[in-house]
Amino acid sequence: MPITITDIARMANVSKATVSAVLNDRPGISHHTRERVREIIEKVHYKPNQLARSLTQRHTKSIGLLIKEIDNPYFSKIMKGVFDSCMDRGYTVLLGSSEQSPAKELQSIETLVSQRVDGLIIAPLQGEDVDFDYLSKLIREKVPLVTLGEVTNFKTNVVEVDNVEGAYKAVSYLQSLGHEKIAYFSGPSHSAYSYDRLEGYRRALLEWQFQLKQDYILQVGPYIENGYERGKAFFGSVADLPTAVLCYNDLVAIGLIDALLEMGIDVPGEVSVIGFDNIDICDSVKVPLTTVDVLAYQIGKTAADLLVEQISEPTLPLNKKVVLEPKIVIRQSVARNS
Amino acid sequence: MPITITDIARMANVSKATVSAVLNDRPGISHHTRERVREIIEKVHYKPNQLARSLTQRHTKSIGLLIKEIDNPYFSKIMKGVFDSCMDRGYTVLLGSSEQSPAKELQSIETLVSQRVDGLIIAPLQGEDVDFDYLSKLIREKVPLVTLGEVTNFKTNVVEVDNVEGAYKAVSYLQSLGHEKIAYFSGPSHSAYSYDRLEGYRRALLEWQFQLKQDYILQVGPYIENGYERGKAFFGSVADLPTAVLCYNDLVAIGLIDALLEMGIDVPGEVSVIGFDNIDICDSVKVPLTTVDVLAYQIGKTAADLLVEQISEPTLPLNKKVVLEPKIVIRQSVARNS
DNA sequence: ATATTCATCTGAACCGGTTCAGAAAAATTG
DNA sequence: CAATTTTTCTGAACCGGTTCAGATGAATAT
Repeated sequence: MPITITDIARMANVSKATVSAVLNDRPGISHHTRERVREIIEKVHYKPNQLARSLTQRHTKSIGLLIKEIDNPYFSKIMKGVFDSCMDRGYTVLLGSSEQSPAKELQSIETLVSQRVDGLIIAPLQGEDVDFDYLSKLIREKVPLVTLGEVTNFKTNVVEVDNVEGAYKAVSYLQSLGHEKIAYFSGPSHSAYSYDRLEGYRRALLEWQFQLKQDYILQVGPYIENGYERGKAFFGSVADLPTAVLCYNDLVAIGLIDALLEMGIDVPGEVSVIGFDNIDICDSVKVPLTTVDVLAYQIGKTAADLLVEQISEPTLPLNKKVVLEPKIVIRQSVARNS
Repeated sequence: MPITITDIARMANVSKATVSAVLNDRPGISHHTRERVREIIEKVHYKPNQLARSLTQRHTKSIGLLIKEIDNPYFSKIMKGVFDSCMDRGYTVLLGSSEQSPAKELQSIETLVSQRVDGLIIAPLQGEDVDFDYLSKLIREKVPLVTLGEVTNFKTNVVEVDNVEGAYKAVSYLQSLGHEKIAYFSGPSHSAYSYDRLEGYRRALLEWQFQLKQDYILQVGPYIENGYERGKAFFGSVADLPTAVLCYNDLVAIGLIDALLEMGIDVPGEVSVIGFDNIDICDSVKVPLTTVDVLAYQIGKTAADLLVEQISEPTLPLNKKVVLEPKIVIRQSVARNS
């Protein structure tokens, strides 16, 4: 049974209202009593109950962060960005993760809003089978929101990297090195990023008048083992081997490289591989990964900044969009096509 | 202004108490009214305010997780374990991270407890300069607690891997392959794990009657770049090169290997490297890392299990300890000493 | 028919804060 | 010195739930 404001009031011989006033630095309290109350608070280590406070003030000083995969370095960086920003501003972050399951996504959002977070940062699952009712409801209820990626037909604040530009740059880079047969290991079906990157890939190919082969586009999961397995299967079976492949993210690129090396295919000698994200490990992997840096930390940070801005200014229209410029980071997994 | 229980009561022509009873499946409500209230709740999508509920019930159905580094794959796995367990049990997790700073650790704990989490999972910073008053206070206030690693002089629930055993196994393994000159790249000063591992290292050396050289023990940070830099410095300067090094964790091992290779030192040909943690990337790194698996996911999961057990049974003594057995996983960064 | 039991429901207090109209006291003004 | 203004403080209502003693009325027992 911790100490309450009533206890403090009694000890100081004042009313709860007075204690509340000194607690919140409101004027209209004499210097004398203010100090006295402060001393008592100090002495007994009184900490106001945030719950009670939140109940009346209708905000909790907390936000919800809903990501897609906890153990993905990309999202770790996002989290770090969000966390740093929140820490500075005195916000707490409640964590949710859909782990690529629309059901879990829904459940997470419901528990987060039932916990009365002041706002939400969401990396939304996308695709045929996901129902965006939850988003309409959040918007209708004016929950401050920023999504990590645009959701078609919904107006939200969004911060993301320009994924089509990123893929476009990557493919252009490959083409500048003489590659014509370029495959795309796309991401999970729930990833909008993946579609955007596909679009950039397509645009670049078209622009250079190269062929867009449907069997060069395959869908894989977001983890190392997915890249590895599909890599084995694909390179073990296609008739016409590509000379380069763009991967949905660094993890699948890493898995793919593992598979390739294991099959005796040289990287980048025989096939070049380019990833997406620029996670920390890129330098240390079997063949250091050329990739497109997606500025994850910065995304997290700006998302949080934007969100608290929206929270403190709820009248703001819910449609600010910041898109960051991806940058290619050249390491050693891409070589000139000979 | 969302719908409240009072609104529902009015709509259903019953009292708040009745609505509350059906909300919580308490008996003493006729089938008829129960259904009617349910329908209304359903129709208007009423969701009770968790804050208000928490205020009276004195619990929030949320726990705080305080880790040391957000973007460290080891802690990602811990988080995943904690998260999975919490999700199953309807708990929300509030995230905190000390990022190796005692000040941040303190701040995080204070905001977490002010948010009235029902319990705390803490990966505590240790060392000379950290003040454990916060721990005494938590214990005194009977906050359900599990620490990831024992804190000397404090009684808490703890779940951890047997770190001395892990290091002992690792060093024994090296010795069984003929290594005598074994260095230890220890972790940050705030890590108790690091001391335990040092202890295991020491024990193994002593047992085999080998020399314990003080300049073979160096302190480095927990990240790749730390292993890389100290690796360069160390192997560029020591007179008597070790033939093997045990690293505080996989990240520094990876950094060290990078440094070694860059200096033209073959791994494992000239020096063997063994890590700690068994993070996902171990297989894909330049030379696949032999390491000791520390069961991070399982640690997170059991910690959360233990915590909710403690929460629902607060009379339980705060001293359950579960220690997991680490396992060496052999890959290619260790070879026989020739 | 009356007394007793039981199922169902409600009013009011409570959780620990915030808020605000207005009371009381002190200071200023005329 | 009375009137007015200003400063400081307080009581009570409120936030949105939960809890529980007791009211109400129907069912059962005597």
